[in-house]
Amino acid sequence: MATQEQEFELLGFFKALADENRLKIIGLLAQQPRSVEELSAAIGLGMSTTSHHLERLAKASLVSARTDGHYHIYSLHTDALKEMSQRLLQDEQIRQLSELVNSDATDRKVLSSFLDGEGRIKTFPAQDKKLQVILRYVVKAFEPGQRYPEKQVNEILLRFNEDKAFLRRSLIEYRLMGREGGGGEYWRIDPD
Amino acid sequence: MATQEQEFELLGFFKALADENRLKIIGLLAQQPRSVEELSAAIGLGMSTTSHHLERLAKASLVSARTDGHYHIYSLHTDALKEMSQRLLQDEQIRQLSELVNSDATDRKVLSSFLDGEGRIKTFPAQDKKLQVILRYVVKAFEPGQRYPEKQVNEILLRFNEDKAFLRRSLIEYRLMGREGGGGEYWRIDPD
DNA sequence: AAATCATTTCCATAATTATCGAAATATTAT
DNA sequence: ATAATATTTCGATAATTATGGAAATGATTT
Repeated sequence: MATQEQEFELLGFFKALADENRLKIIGLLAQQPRSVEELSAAIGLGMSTTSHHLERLAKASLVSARTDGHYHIYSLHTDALKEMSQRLLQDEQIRQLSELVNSDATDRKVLSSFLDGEGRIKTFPAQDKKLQVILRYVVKAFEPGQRYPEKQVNEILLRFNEDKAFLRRSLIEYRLMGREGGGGEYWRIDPD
Repeated sequence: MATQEQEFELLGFFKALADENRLKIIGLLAQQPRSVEELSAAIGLGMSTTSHHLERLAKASLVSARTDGHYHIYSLHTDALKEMSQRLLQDEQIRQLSELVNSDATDRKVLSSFLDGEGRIKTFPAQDKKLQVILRYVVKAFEPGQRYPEKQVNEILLRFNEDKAFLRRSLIEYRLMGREGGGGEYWRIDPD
């Protein structure tokens, strides 16, 4: 029962760095690009092992290689490291971690394919089921019990996608939000 | 053969966050402080397991608990998270990872007890052996082959400890650096 | 003091991850 | 082509980590 579970970006990032030897590699690559052989010798591990570690780091976009002769010269993506740490500084990002709790594995897969790293919607899913997953994700930006004027609703929705009108319509249609009066007030409908 | 290896701070940080359920916990605690029971129910794990995860997070200073009746109410240390991510942004910090490569287990232990999180020297070891470990660590801030005027040497040493004079004297004494002339120039003596 | 309750600790097991040697691949040199 | 070389992939094993049930702890209530 292989858990072919596609893991989300932030988790992959931490897992990649949660190993002493991989941190060593990062440190060495921070000085200068190096070959597998060189790294392997420096940290005292077999080459196949080193290669695995590099693959893991590459999957997290922390390193990449260019080929030179027989050698694969790996170098560090300093900016990827920095971008990730900068993301951690945003409260937004941390609060989104709790999305993981409710969404099950399949939901998560949908989210990870339709959201970009910042949590914005890249494109809208055509399938109804998947669209609903996205909408449930969006609606969490609204406090239950609170009432929002249309202007504020738009502001919030714009954080997710520029097509705020489509989002607003869909949220109403799928009964995730309620609306009152003509250009009136909106509120989040409690799930349960 | 228990590897009672005391691990350094950054590695502990990443390991703590390299688990999906622990990230969920972080997300939940970002909303509000919660008890073990509550967390356990929310993420669908046994209480003992949840307790283990919390312990791991606590060891990385990411959460802490206050007691309220029978309950242990855990809350998130947002600032610890942010401080760590800010550190990652410093090149200094990343380059220090390569220190891990050369220093063996015992060296590392010395370093971790005499350095603070920023890599500065908290207090100087009394034991000669340990002092040398610290000095070898400091001397790496100097490029081999380059010559430094005393003014610049002082600047660099100040990054490690305010007692720059002691550091300068010790580096000369233990032949990790050389000096020429009266108030002259300094250079790093190549190790080998 | 006894009973109850939330949490932690202990212990055993399941799952994941790291590691290495050997074989396969791909590239350059002869 | 063949040989040499660096890296990756494969397969198997060792080491680490996650997990939950049961017992122990510590606090509160009766």
